[in-house]
Amino acid sequence: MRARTFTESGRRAQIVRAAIAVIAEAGYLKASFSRIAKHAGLSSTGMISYHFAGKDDLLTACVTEIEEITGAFMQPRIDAAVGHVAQLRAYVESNVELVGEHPDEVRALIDLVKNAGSPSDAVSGRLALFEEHFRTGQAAGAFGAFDVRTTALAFTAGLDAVVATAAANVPEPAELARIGRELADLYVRATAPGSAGGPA
Amino acid sequence: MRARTFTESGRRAQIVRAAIAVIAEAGYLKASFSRIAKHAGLSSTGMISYHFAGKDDLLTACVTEIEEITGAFMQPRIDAAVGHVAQLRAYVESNVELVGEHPDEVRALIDLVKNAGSPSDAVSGRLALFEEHFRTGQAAGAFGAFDVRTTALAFTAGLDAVVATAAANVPEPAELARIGRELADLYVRATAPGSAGGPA
Amino acid sequence: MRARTFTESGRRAQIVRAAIAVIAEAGYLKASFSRIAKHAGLSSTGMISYHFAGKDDLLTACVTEIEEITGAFMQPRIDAAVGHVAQLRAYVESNVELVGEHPDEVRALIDLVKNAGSPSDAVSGRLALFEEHFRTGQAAGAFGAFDVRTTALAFTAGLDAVVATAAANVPEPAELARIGRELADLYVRATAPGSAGGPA
Amino acid sequence: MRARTFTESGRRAQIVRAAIAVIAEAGYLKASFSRIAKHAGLSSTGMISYHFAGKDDLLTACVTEIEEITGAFMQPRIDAAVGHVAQLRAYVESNVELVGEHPDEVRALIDLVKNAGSPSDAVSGRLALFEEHFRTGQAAGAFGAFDVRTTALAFTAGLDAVVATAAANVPEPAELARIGRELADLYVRATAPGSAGGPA
DNA sequence: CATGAATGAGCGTTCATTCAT
DNA sequence: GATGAATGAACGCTCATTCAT
Repeated sequence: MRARTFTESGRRAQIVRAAIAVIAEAGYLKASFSRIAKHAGLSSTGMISYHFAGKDDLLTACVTEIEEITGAFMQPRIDAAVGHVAQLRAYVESNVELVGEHPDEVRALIDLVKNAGSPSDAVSGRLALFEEHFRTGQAAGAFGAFDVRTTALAFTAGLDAVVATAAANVPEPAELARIGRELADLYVRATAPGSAGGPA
Repeated sequence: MRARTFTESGRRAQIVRAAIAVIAEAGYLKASFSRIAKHAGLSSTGMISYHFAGKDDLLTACVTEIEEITGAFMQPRIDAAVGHVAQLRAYVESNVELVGEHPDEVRALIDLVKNAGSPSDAVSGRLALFEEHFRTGQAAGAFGAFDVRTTALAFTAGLDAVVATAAANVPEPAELARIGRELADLYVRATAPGSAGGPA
Repeated sequence: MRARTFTESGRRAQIVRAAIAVIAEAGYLKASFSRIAKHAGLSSTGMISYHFAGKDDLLTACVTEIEEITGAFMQPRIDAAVGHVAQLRAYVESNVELVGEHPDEVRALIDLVKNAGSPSDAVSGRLALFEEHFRTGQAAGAFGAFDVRTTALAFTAGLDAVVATAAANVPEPAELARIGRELADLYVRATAPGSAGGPA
Repeated sequence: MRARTFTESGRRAQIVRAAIAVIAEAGYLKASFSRIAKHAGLSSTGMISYHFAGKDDLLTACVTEIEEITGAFMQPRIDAAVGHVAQLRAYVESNVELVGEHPDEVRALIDLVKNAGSPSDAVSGRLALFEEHFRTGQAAGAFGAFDVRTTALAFTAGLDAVVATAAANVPEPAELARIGRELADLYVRATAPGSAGGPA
């Protein structure tokens, strides 16, 4: 058991934590070096530039740190699920439930993903993960026939929106669980095999 | 009677068009007055301030302009559809097809909606529209039982993501139509009545 | 009897009146052409530039207009007084009482005098008037021996301050009269002949 | 222990000095950050914003700095005077003489006081000081009966005007002393007990 | 006479980044 | 390693003034 995610130690970690907090509470747009420095208790922004190559570097570090945290929460739950459908459900539900545990990190990550100028590894990685999951699931007969790219896009964005809304005003755990279940149900129905899906 | 406001509204329209183009190509964050002025062939940013009360005013005008354009394209198609399911499909498909006609406007609107500090009428209006459509559709037996709020959130965000991705690199009309159909299929399946949807 | 001070007619007068009102209520610093145009019900500042050679011209016209008004109130009262002392008293008291009749004009004039870059005719004229009054009064034995320049400076400034304070929050006429009397008493005592005035 | 704030406070002091000089020579209205920066030999206005929270902060620092300088000159002279009348004389005379030592500071302070949007501590403090001095002096029989508020207003404003005029074109020390004595005489006569002061 | 669009300089402020110490 | 003063460009916005119509 490790006390801290591996990312960084000392100052870097302190700055990253401050940056996440600032993005979570003030938004990406307002997350200037001076605001982050103030939140971190630093007397100047020079410290941040000293430890990070630039704003992108800091933001990337934030994404990495948050992914550590979210991964630590979600991955075991996903791994515990058996089958493509169950894993999709586990991904969605654990992501929504994560809001109850780490609302700041969730808020910040979504804001970062939204405002990322270039599609970061995080964003495209998750997209590729969904696509691949759908593809293998279709091959295994767990999912019906649908465009994996479009579906991956729509599902990740829809998940983010639900999660962001929940994170903006964190509900009770039970309500959070219900929302996760609802969304997972929706996605499972949408991807179930055998449905006609043709024009109504 | 003279169309005395022609010149004035002409400049306003020109600035709005320039602003939309800049937001579409450089993003909301980079859409500064000077960039917009340069794009519009104006010699100074003062001209923009002359025609608009402030940045918010300009942005609001952009949203209004875009909504008019998108509404003119989508509304007839939606109105032509009969039944809740067909209308949902028409909304989704016409929105995706719209990318082929007005990629800049679509790109800009999504960026504007994303970065709107306060939920604008546009964004919350669409959400409410979806919710209400689902609610009445459920009452009419056209849709199954699901959380209308969560579904509206996920669907509008998913639709935006698909549309934004298409707008970033506009495909052939046929491909666009296919993507729209795929997404509509997905949504129709997800909301169809009679599906169990329980844990798999 | 004339219905209007001679200054100007039509647009010019309208603009001058608006400028006075704006200076009175918002202060010299905020009295921009656009603010004045808005107050005058004009749609653009071009109208002001069309009628006045520049900001200085407009401001000078304001001063002239206000002096017309204040002169119409004060001059008869001063003329009615007999003797140097009584005239000094009449000047002071009528100036303070003027606040009850034309608070806006008084406020504006004082603000204009304060912020006049170069000493205007108005300001230096009044100073010269006081100096001359003291000089002839001393020759007539109505006033004691004192530096007329210093006294004129101190008295006009002191009068302005009292008047400005009263104009900022106009008191009852009776209170206004009392303040005028108090100030006049003060000035009369200070300039009375026969007082030693040496170091105490 | 290190004098760590030396550099920082050095720059602040340098900027304050530059600001005072600019206000003194160009007036409050023209005292923009860029003008002050240029006068201070700084390459940009950003440096001023770096050291001061805003324009108000800088202006407040200027007032504080000037009050320290003027207090250091005037206070000993006032304290050395015995009795209410002598102290009034000492205040007036030392204030006028101060012009010979610190003309820029005097000019700047008067301009700052004039243009202070809200009555600063400086201006209302001095007014209260005069009022209180008159009140206690009247109780002690040193002054006659007069409205302390009106007198305080007129005297401080008159003193400012005399000082400002002297500062605009600094005379010889002897002339300065004479002007101070004249003004003090005037004020002493005006407030002396026993004078009738009624209508002449 | 009158209009209002256009201009261009200037405002205070914030920003990410650099660099001598 | 760490500091914080310094930089200079950019921001949205206001200003007095000009000028073609």
